[in-house]
Amino acid sequence: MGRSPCCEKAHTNKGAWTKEEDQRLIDYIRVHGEGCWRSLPKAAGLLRCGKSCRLRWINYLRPDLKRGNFTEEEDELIIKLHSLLGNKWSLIAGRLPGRTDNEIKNYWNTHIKRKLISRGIDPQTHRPLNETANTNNTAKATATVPTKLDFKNETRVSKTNFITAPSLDFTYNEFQVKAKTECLEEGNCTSSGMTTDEEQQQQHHCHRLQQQHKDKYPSNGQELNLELSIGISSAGKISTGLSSANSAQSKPQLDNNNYQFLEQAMVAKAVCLCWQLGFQRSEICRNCQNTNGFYRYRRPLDS
DNA sequence: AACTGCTCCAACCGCCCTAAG
DNA sequence: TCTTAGGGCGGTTGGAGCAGT
Repeated sequence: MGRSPCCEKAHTNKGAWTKEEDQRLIDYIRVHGEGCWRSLPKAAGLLRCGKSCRLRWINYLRPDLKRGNFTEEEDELIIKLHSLLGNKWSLIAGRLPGRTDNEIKNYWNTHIKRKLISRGIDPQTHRPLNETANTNNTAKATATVPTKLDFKNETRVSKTNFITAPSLDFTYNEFQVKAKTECLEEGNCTSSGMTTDEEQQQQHHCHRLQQQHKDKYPSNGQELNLELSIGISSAGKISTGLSSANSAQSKPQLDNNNYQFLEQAMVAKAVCLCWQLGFQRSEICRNCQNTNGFYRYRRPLDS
């Protein structure tokens, strides 16, 4: 029943990675590609948990990672995206090529938070600090602050009389990161030290992943399709495709400017999110597609 | 030189969702 | 249908490095 454990925790290293471990991981992925993290440590000769290998690769060793300080443009984009998405670091990272969710999360906590506070803006709500303080004082009496896209407290919002904010469908279309290679090359997932049965099961699993990947991405596999759309709910209530929005701190929130934008959206019935993310108007029209009232931003990986 | 306090970030932890069995 | 593991994600922590005293 179920699957066997990913690793024996008693026989795995913890803590900082050595140069030798890094090199082993790089060498292995260079030859075999990403994916099959469970079998990777054994196959690569690493005394690490697969999860740890995955993290090390994604956050530090990946060749496409951008090193160095964040630019002013990146700062502003992060702030903008955070105001719309909340603490959805992986989604934010998806809009910043070469940056990881962990890196952005750290940068947010160490730099941007302070920067916003110095500007007199609450980093969580993206509203003026004094306004936030006043809101907090009255919050107990008036239930949820109405100027938030609070997915979890949707019923509480609807119970109050605040109708100033339009209701939204905030839909994340599936992130399709085609650079991800789940055992894409035949035979990549064979690992040493396994029994024949285990190896066959592992290969079976990996081949299934390959097939799923091919089914999902029938084209050349180089396109990066990061879709994020926002539109008006016909039912007039807030809903979300973010089923995993489970943290209170990750509730997307909107500032005053974004509400002006949303009011305009009420009239226009459909809006392009790219505009809110700081792209030029000309860029919107080139890249966005209007489908069923939702504008979707599409951008190829190599652009 | 030694100590203290602070900042930064890599790595870990724990949870959730999905899919295997 | 249920249990369990894999993969992914957000939150937290520990230690290295630096500045100030």
